[in-house]
Amino acid sequence: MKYPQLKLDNQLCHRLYMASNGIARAYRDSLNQLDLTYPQYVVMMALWEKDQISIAELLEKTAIDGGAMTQILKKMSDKALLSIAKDSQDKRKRLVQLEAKGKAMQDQAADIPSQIRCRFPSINEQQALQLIELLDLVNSDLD
Amino acid sequence: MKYPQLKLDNQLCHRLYMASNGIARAYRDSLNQLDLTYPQYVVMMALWEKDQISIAELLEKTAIDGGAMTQILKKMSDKALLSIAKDSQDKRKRLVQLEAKGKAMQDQAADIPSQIRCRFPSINEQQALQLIELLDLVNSDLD
DNA sequence: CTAATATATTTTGCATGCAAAATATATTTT
DNA sequence: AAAATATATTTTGCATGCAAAATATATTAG
Repeated sequence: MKYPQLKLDNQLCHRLYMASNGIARAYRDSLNQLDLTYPQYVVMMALWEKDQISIAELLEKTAIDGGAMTQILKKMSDKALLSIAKDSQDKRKRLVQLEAKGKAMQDQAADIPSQIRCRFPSINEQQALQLIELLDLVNSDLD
Repeated sequence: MKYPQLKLDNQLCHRLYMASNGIARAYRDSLNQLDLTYPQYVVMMALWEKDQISIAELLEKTAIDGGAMTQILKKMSDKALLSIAKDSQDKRKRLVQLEAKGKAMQDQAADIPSQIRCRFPSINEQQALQLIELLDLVNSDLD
């Protein structure tokens, strides 16, 4: 190998790629039971924390792509999890709010974090917190 | 908030999601100059390390989806970066090998890692290594 | 040796992630 | 106030990631 810096094994980025895809895959079984995809689950978490927010605020909290968000919200609206209303103050904005079904789903979802946690026995609590700290540093350098 | 474990801010997974997408985005400018997407770059790195491997081996090293890999290799083949030949021993297998253009690209790519590194000033070398260690633990629990 | 099974790869259908263009509405400039 | 500019959201086109089905070839069982 001519350039060691090009070895796959030295790429932080590739580790992140595998971990991100792998964890999302680990959520699949649990989320299928709620008929949610991973990004849809993230939208639900954002709304459970703060309901009736604009799409822009939802985009900022979730870091989901704007183009994708339109489709995601449409599907979630079709499933009666939430509704989208025009903002009477500023007609450019649209407000997203949970519907009864979406609110009720929170109780079903409450068990998911611990279910996922069990699938990662190699990492302890301290290491998980450390990982979060380091990822926050990485993320602080992004846009 | 009814369930703290559902707060977005407590989700390791969401940190990974943002970091993985964000870093891939950080590669974009550099990779555009080589006319490569991120997964294509990963395939190139795998082949620079070891040429003439089967698609199965490439899938294992890169962790790229099998369905996507077929398309990715086709595009890279169209760009004359590599070629795909049938394995005479086992006709189910196909061997991927670098073409001249693909081999030559390695010199162009050698600068990319340091370019990317500059975009993450908040994290030092030790922290980067620690991050890799922790991600390896996470990845060890995946399939 | 033939049927059943296993392995390697491709195809298909759906859901994003992303950049860039298009829309609609607000705000600012002149 | 009309024009220029800025903000919020949607649309479009392309490239994956993923699960499941389809193909092709090998290997194994009977």
